[in-house]
Amino acid sequence: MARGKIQIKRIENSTNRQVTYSKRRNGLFKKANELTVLCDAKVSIIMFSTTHKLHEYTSPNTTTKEFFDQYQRTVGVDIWRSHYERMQEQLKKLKEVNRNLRREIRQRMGESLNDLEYESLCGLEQEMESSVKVIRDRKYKVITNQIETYKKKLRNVEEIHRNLLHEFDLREDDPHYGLVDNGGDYDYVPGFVAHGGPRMLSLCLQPNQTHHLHTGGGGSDLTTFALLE
Amino acid sequence: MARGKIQIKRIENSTNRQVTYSKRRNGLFKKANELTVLCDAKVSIIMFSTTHKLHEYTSPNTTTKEFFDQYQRTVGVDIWRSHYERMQEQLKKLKEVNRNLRREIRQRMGESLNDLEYESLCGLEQEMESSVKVIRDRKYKVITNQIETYKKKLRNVEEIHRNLLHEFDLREDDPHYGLVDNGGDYDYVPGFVAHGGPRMLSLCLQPNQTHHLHTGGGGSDLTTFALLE
DNA sequence: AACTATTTATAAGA
DNA sequence: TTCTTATAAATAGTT
Repeated sequence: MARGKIQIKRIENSTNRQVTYSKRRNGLFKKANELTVLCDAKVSIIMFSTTHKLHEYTSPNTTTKEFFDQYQRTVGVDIWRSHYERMQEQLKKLKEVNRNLRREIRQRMGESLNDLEYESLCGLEQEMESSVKVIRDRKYKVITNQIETYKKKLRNVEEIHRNLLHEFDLREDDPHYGLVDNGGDYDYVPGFVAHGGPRMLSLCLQPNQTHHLHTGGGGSDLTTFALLE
Repeated sequence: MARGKIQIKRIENSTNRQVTYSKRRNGLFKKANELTVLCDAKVSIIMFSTTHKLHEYTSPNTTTKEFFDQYQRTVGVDIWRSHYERMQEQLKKLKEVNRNLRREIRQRMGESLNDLEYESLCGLEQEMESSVKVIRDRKYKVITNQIETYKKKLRNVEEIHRNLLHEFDLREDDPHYGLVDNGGDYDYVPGFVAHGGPRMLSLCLQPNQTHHLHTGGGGSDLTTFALLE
């Protein structure tokens, strides 16, 4: 607005932009103050620069918080309050649902049965019997799968074992091989290998077994319901 | 600032003040908008006139509420935000707990068993078996109590019946009583009462029976867990 | 931060 | 409220 008209569009030169921001901010605040005095009004200006720096003007004898409050009173309570009340409502509902869920679990654990009359008890008993059946089936299936897996591994190890025996037999025929092996860490004795097979096998299987039987997720699932309230 | 300089002090003429308020307000908003565009900043102006009328300007693509939020975050005043975030946190936790509760119930219903490995399945099966036992015991106790109650009522009614019979026997000996009863609504025949007893009894018990066997609260308990989310 | 040519805002009047 | 316009004020570019 001086020394040449300018287009109202983003100033690309960062330094220029910063300078203009500063100058015009002062201009704006000055105007706001004049308006306050001349027209006996209350003005609040909040500005954030590109760099998220905060600048504010507030008419004398008032605060930004008062503006927040009055703004809400004027616009209608619906800025946060509704939001906030909806959250509270949701919380209440969730807690209620939670209570019911917990009661149901207690009933399925044989507690708090006094609230149930005969017919509900019958229904619950039947339902649980059939659920136990499903769980038992699943249990059998899991254990069967596990046994199958172990059988396969056993066959595998036995195969390897056979191959090793075979190879050692071949080497035994060659006296040179036998001498080298006796001096090393292998400590090779034909009888030991034959009977040590099963022990080696169990040592070999240990890591896989623990991997299958850990109780991490499942175990805690059944107790997490005591977390809140 | 035109046609003569003015003092920056309250304009006493009400109409003038009103006009100036309107003009300068537009000027201020225009400047704010230019600042927004030129300097890539965010500006929020809130004004209250003498008459408490609200006027506001907000940079495009933002809202006054966002200014409130960001203002508080920047200044660090935790007026509501903390409150509000705590609620959100609580909601999240409750939902999580709810999810776990639901999963536990599903597992107790024989669903979602794939997450459980053999040992958890064994535990669950055992636990449910013992719970079914408790429920069955409770069921027997409830039905036993009910039978006891009915027996008592039966004895009671039989007692009343005996008394009535006795009274009627007495009246039968007095011919005056007998005539009056035969003409009334009672339609008294000794043999009918004797065999009609059980029928009367069942009619009499009906209301108490329904009162004991309604499925109101208990039935819905077992299904409420599908309410939210 | 200061200067200043110029643009912009606006007070007063219609 | 809007238009007009003389004039005050703001400010872009420069130093």
